[in-house]
Amino acid sequence: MSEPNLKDINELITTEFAKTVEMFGLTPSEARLFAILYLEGEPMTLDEMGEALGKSKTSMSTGIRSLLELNLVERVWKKGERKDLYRADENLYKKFMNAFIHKWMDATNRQKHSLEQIETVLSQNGSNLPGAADPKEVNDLNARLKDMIAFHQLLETAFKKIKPANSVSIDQKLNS
Amino acid sequence: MSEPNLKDINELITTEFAKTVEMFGLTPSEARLFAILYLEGEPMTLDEMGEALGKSKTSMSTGIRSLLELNLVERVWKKGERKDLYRADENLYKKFMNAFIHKWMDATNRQKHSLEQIETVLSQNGSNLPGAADPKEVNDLNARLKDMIAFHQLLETAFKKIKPANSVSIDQKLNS
DNA sequence: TTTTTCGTACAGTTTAAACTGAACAAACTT
DNA sequence: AAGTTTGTTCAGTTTAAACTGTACGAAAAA
Repeated sequence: MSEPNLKDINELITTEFAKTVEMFGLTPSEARLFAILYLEGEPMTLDEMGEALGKSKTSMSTGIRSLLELNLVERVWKKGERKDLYRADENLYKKFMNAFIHKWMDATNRQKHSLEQIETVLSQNGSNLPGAADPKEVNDLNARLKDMIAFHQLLETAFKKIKPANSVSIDQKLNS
Repeated sequence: MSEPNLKDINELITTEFAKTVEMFGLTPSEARLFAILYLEGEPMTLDEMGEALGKSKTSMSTGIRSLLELNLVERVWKKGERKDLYRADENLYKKFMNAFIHKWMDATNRQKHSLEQIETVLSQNGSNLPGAADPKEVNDLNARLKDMIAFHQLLETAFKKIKPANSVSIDQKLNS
């Protein structure tokens, strides 16, 4: 292999880091945009991002909006600069985890509640349900429901375990 | 709202549960297939799944393969049955977590190693890199790399925290 | 004021994913 | 043996996502 140049190395890092970011549910495009932004360190304009990724400014605009909604990126103000500037926040790790843990916990909780509500309906309307050929069918369904709810409960507990706020601060870990 | 029938309730449960499953990176189709399968409880054939979801058998075949590869579903043998039977495993929760925790940990580890390798290259080829306008540029890049590697380390630690203690064993299967 | 520079909305296009039906091989039934 | 049944491969289609360029409003510059 010939001598690596800086461009190639940046490319490699971006690709690897983007893979990790994708694990959190971001699309490849969003992940790559975030990786570029984080690797750059300095706040970037839409034009710079488009240049770096070889895509249109429109595409960058929508991409950035997604990242903003996820709180993974923030808009930055700079004196004398007309263009919008965005950067991957300094406090990256905590912010990153927080964004997704919370998102997942909220979703899990919401779905758990839905299931519990269904469980209530099912137990109230008890046996006189139209479409139930067999009381056993209702029983089985109830059992499954309970299992699902328990599953959601376990998920919540698991998420809680890795939620930064509960554990030792990430900054402290970094300095250990 | 008029009296709910069993069909509607099943529909609701499936939809809610599928949402949760989607959080783990499954496509909506895969998630729904899994939800149907789990809710049914009994092993199902491809035809039954297709019927339940209103999709072709071909589609079910590919969908089931995905779930099999994720170890979320297993093939079941039944005496006198020619068709393949699949079911969402009894030991669902543990299996589910295991599948994804391992997958994520492996991926994280792989990407961390890649970054560490890049870090090595960067420190060896030190300052004489073509394309580097500024030695500060290389320093900054190095700092970012270290941050990314630390991030991956933290992710690994977090995953480890929620990993079920023991992986799925034959004994568990036998006693289920 | 007019002109330029931004960011975004929108319509249209390109690209990728999901899905289907026909065809086929393997296994089973008769 | 011939005829079914079953799962999967493959080619083609449908559907959804990503992306682009034009157009336009808002804000800054001239």
